[in-house]
Amino acid sequence: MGEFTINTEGVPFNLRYTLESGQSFRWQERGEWWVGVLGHGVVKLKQEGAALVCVSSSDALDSHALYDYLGLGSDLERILASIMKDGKITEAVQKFYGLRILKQDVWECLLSFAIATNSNIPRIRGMVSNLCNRLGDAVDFEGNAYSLFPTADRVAQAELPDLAACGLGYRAKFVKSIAESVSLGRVNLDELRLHDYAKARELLIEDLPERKTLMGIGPKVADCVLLFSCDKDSAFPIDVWVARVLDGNYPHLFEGDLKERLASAVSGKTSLSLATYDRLSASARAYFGEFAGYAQQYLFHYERMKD
DNA sequence: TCCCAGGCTCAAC
DNA sequence: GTTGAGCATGGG
Repeated sequence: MGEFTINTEGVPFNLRYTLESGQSFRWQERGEWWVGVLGHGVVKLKQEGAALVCVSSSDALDSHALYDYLGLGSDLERILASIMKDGKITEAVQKFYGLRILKQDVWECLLSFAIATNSNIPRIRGMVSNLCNRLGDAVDFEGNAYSLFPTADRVAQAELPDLAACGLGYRAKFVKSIAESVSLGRVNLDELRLHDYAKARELLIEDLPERKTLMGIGPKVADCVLLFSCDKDSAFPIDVWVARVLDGNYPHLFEGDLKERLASAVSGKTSLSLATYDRLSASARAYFGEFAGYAQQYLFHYERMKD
């Protein structure tokens, strides 16, 4: 509870780039502050030179929790040096230097990116906000009301029409199904980070004979969850924006038919099959290395912000 | 009005 | 295993 400061002297960090890069959908800019709901509390942040000024609503949301959430423990300088393999990525890194990969709550990340499919960031923010306001517990901060991200149990208990009323469209049934799976313990989200990338990914997109474990979770969403909430820094999610960057700047990374399949997907003639997605992602990971996820995030943000 | 969006599922080859 | 339609909706 209260105000404190995190010293980021000598540590590359840009709060705006980090919060605006489409990793998390709940931060809002209010004047000179960024306000967000984390866990069971609310926090507002302001970057002033080497000082990150924080005002928190709860004791649990302290400097250690924020330091961890913001990924400040990662050696970003070394990470960025390792991914700058060419002019394009170097340009993106220089332009958005200090953008960090957040370490988000797995459940919130999973459901948010399930909701994010075939949509756009402004609208995703709206859908997630509606879901929280409708189903999440209320919490007060500086006289204003905020909503916590709803638990899996709460979402699982919600009626389909209530979910649809959040503007989720056809995603409503996936949201309910995912919440039920998590609520029933068909998948243990907390243990994902303990597995390696391949194993954790397998658990997320597992398709058992009787039923798929998480309906609506495919390779792209799984990669986002692994990168943004399970410490898998090599995960390389490929959405339409990243596919565009790869096709426009990195066609040489892909052999023969793969290059053509990518171009075809970018032009909208076909879509990426599961196998093609995996081959593309594997090639990108091989090229950028163990921190390929950072490269992906810089390229994604660069592509979205250009012009 | 039309196109597009941090894709995925399902049926039909 | 691969492919193509269909999906709900709102922002631009």
